[in-house]
Amino acid sequence: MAEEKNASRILVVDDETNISDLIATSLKFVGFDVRTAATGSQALAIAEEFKPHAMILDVMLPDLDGFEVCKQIRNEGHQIGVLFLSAKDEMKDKVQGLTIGGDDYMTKPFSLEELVARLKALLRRIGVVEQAVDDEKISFADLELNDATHEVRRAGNLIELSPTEFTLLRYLLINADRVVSKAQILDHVWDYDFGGDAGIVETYISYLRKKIDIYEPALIHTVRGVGYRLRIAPAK
Amino acid sequence: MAEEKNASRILVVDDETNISDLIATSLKFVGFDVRTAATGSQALAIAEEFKPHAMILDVMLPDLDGFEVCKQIRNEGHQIGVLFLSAKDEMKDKVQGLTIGGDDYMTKPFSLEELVARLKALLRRIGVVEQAVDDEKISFADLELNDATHEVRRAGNLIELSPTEFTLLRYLLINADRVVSKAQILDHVWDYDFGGDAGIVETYISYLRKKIDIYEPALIHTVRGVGYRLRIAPAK
DNA sequence: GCTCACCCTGAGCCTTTGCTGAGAATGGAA
DNA sequence: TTCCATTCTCAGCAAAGGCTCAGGGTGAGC
Repeated sequence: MAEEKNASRILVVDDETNISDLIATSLKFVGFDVRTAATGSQALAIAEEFKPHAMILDVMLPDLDGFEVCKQIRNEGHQIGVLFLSAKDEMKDKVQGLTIGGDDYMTKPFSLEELVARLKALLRRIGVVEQAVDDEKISFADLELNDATHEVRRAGNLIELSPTEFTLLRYLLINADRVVSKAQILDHVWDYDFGGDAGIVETYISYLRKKIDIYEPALIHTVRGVGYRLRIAPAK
Repeated sequence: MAEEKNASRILVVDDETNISDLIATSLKFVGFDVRTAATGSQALAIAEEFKPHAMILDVMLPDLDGFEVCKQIRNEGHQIGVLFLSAKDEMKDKVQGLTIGGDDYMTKPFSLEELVARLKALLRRIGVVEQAVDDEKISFADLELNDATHEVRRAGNLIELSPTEFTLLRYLLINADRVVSKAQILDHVWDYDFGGDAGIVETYISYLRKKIDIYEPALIHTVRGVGYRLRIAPAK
């Protein structure tokens, strides 16, 4: 994959390299220019020359903590957005009050889909990416999903979705017209440490169908042995 | 992010750099052109060439105190507004009576939402920003919030709100139609050092509902698992 | 047309989330 | 000081959501 000229630069900082690799791979795939660092000081060094637009920053690092890293980088005048990561509860209170400006934070474990969505929202807020207002909408056929309002409509009708249903649908929409396997769905929509099996995807596809495919024509199609695909053409 | 040409220039002076950073980041995000200083003499030096429209000034500084800084700058003829900060109690009485002209003061800790609101009001008073009269009003549907008078009306009826309720409602109004999470609300509406958990947001949402959503249709909607959203459309 | 693997979906259980009332703690005003 | 508004915590209830399981369908390949 050639490094894109206009891609936003993201620096991922986490001492668990399997986590930072996971994130880095996802982000690269979505088109970002990514670097990783495992310690605070390494992060500072890389930031110096890489000049990232945003950082994904674990608050728990071996040397400096995430807040310190953030502070030092900002002191040098770089105006970058930060998406903090923290283990659940760990420093919950410390994080509060620090997600000022365009910043945000998520607790581990998270789903990659969610991470990417939040990162994009962050870049939008801090003005790195200037986009049309309804960039926060994804649509396909008469189906429309709005990230800002968390609303989903089919043929104009409002549809209530639970958080998981919503994230699943967003994933399908992003990959509209392409087949996605249950394993892919699991990897993107569910938290990365989810232990259960892929059967849950079937269950949630079922829920979605009952909510969005009560309208004609059906949009969610099963590709037997492969996965699911969002498409307009009727069953056949 | 390009520095805006017409942004008001704000000088933030506080010896606790985490505080001044916090404030600076918030203000930059809202569009101000910000500089920081950690001591009184540094503040004087920076003010000389930066010529800020307003200052946010801690009264407790290592060298000169805030009042002294203010006095010296004004002696040089610069007509700037000052928003004093002080630790609670600390010099409370000294501050009173010194906020002449368009000045104002707040005690630490404060909420960022409140700080920005006060700063904007200050700039308006001292005439740096000339704005439409009803810029101080925010409204949504038949709900109207007036910052200048601290009044809230629903369908014309005056509603009494406590300070926290008022700030919460303002935050919801600013983000009307978009979902805001409890964490975001906590970060913006509560003091930056608030240690409690997000449950308090639920309590205050409950209070607000009892005051403003006794009218039809309900405006405050829960988006389960995500947050809250102000919207006109009824439940369905 | 038979069989098997794959898929769908309803039932049920458990966990999480959200709402609200009650009351303790705080702080300002009289 | 006393009183009262306000803030905050807590606990209990209700509802929603997440997940598993298992029975029954369905399609592909033989």
